[in-house]
Amino acid sequence: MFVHLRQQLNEIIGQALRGLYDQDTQSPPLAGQAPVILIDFPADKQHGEFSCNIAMQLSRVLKKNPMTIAQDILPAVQTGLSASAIAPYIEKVQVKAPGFINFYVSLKGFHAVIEDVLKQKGRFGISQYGRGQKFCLEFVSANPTGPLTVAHGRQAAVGDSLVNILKAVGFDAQKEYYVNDEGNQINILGRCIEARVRQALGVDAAFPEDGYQGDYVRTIAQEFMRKQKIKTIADLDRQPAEAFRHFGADHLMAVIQKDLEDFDVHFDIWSYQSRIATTRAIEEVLADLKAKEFIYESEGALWFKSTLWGDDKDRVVRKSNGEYTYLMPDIVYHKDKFSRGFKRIVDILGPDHHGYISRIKAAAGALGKSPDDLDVVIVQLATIYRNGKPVSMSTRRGEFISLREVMEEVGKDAARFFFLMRQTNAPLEFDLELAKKESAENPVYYIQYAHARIHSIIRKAKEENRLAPKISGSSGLEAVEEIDLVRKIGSYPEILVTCAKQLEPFGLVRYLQELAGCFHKFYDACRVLDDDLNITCERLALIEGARIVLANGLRLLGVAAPEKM
RNA sequence: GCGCCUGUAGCUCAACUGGAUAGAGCAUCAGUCUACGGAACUGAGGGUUAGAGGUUCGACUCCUCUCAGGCGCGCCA
Repeated sequence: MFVHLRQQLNEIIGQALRGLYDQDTQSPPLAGQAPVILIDFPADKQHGEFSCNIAMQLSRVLKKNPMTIAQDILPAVQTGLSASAIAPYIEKVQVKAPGFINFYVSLKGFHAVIEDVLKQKGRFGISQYGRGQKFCLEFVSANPTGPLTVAHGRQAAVGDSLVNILKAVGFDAQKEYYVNDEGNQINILGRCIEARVRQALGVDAAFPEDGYQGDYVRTIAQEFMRKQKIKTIADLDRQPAEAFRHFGADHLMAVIQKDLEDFDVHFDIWSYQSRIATTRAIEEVLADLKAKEFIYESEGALWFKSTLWGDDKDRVVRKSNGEYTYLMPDIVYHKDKFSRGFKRIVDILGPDHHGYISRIKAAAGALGKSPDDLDVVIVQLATIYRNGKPVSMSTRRGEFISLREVMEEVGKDAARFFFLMRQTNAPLEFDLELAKKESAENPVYYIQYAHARIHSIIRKAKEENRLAPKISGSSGLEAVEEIDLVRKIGSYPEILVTCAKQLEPFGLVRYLQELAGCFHKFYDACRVLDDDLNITCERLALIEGARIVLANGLRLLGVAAPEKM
């Protein structure tokens, strides 16, 4: 509803401007230098529901005072408005200093918002903004060298919610996990497992210096011995060298997949480095890049000219010893992604990869795409706090809190919500005690409580045989708290679009907190189950609208909207 | 040394990407229920938006410099 009004107002203002200035010989024609018409939502409601700053923008072009321009435009806008279909929904138009044109929504307009929500229910907020554009989001993509940590947990929460939001606004978005089942890290894992097996057989085997210290490696070693029936050193020596790392990677991938399933993050595509970046594929891509002269040789190594796209320096793709660096198979992988028809690719990475951004964007350029077709979202670390103190973490030393531990301690809902409570690009403090607390300080409960409370009222209304939620338009919805709540409900679709544009689910989290706040304020000020049945019906409709939006929003975040708590 | 990010109320964070008097939650103090779930609500105090210039009708937002903090700068992944 609000989206619709906004678009209509935009057109009406456009018409008014064309009518006013195109035939005016004194003023230069606006064509070519006409500013874009923007309709904003004023922060302060005394300025109405929509405002337009076009008069200020025109001030420079027309060399006139913004106030006079606004006054000039106003009559034409009012004429255009009264002739349009949205006339009943706008109560008045006003010019205010320093030149804003403000639009005030009528009571009928607010009613229409609620009617719209009640009609669309679970689909309210869904739009076609993305026009079916194919989007690939790759995230988590943890190496199968250990269980998922809280850092991965935050990436999973961000990525999953982002895909949900993108889908809601009409993008064809997919979730992809890239499995680095080759390379140094996996080799180290293999050596660690082998060392643990030897130790279990009573041999004093050296553990790799940069190895994974966690106990889970011992568990994998035990499992390996059981499966391969290894009882002696002779049994062990019959194992091919790669058996350890294959077993370890398979085992840990199964662990990771289970972690993600339980976290309610379900990937559409699992891509394996071993299958995509084959020796042959690498050679083909390398030959292609060489032909385009994006590759040169120096000091026995092959370098990629990433500086052509603004990187600090060129990057080695093949070392002088003949091995490829991590970048080379990753270029092949991104080529593979583009070849699957995605218009935009988003890599969600940890903060330690931020030096990698310009490199991989350069790769997109070298592959014949625009570096802008590939976005990198950096998810900053989440530090776990217990009893007010940070818990130190290091995967290598085996000191870390796993995602599973957090999930089991605070529950999936609180965990997912907490991971999204700050802007993605800002570090996050995750307070375990707070997340477990069932009180007002805990934001996730604040929102869920609003939902449960509404449910409880509606349930009671039914039990007492009251009328169903309905907008009659004859009374009610006039109190400040009521209108504030409607206004908040109506802005939901725009919030989703903004989150999608910015690739930032945090905005939705904040919105839901505000929406819950608007509801609680309303609840305190206005009684729903009133003696006046008209008012009761309207207020039931209002809170049912709020409930629907709370449920829709929480669903996109992967957080439950309970009917009772 | 070079590059990126950050700096907003005592604390944790917002501010619709350049809009109107910079807002919430904690914490502090003072209040609110004979009724729909008190896991709630109302009010008060608290700010030179790190600092200094600049751009313009208008700056927390953009540009330059300074200060403070974080991260990245490998033929690692």
